[in-house]
Amino acid sequence: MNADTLRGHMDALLLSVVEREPLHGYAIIEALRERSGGALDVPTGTVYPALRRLERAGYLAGEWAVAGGRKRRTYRLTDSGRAALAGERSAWKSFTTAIGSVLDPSR
Amino acid sequence: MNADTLRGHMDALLLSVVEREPLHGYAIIEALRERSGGALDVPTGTVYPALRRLERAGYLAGEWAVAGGRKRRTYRLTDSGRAALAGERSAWKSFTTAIGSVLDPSR
DNA sequence: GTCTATATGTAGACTCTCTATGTATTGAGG
DNA sequence: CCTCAATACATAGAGAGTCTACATATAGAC
Repeated sequence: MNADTLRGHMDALLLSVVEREPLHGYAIIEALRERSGGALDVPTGTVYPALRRLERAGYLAGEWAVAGGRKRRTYRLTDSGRAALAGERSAWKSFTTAIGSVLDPSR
Repeated sequence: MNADTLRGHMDALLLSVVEREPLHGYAIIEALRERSGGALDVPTGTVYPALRRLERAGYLAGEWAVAGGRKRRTYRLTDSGRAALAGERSAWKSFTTAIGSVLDPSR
């Protein structure tokens, strides 16, 4: 999965993956890999800054915790983030429809 | 349609739109708008440099022409570009599958 | 004569993602 | 004990593509 291909869709992915339950950065990376069947292997240098950005935007709420002697920052989806996620899902649909209609080889 | 959302998919769009018949930049912009039902309105500052880039890459072959007193640079899909387009289409499928599986609200 | 549509192009800003690097703890294997 | 892999977070700097804004020019309509 190319770098630029993913661009602009990272927010939706991150918000979506913490929808059910709060997760910390490392777990988010694993969740993305698993859910995508291995297609998405996002480096830490992408995820951690992105999580901070989404926290600053008010879509995620981060909290420090300790598990097994290791410090973790766990991110929870806020109400505002839930609304943003809905918007991202809707935008994703429009996006795939638009690109798909151009890419369709039968026209 | 957000700027970053489109990123990395412009090549596929441009190659796809000149697949059937060669087109010049301005016509390509119109074709993208029409085919996408108005969703894609790509500015000239994006398209013209991108066409040059694809020409440098060998995917498009550009040629100057004059129509109605106006100069046009018409781009034709090369064999190499045709192959690239096939790759882009395949990548698009994988991409939508991967993102879709993460975004799916039912999991 | 002015305005719109047609047609191409560049400069510079913007911002996200990546690579590379750094730190630190835990637990397994030898 | 020591080393290595896995876990966990983070930043600096590079890179690249898309955008805004601007510049130029012709044709045709009004």
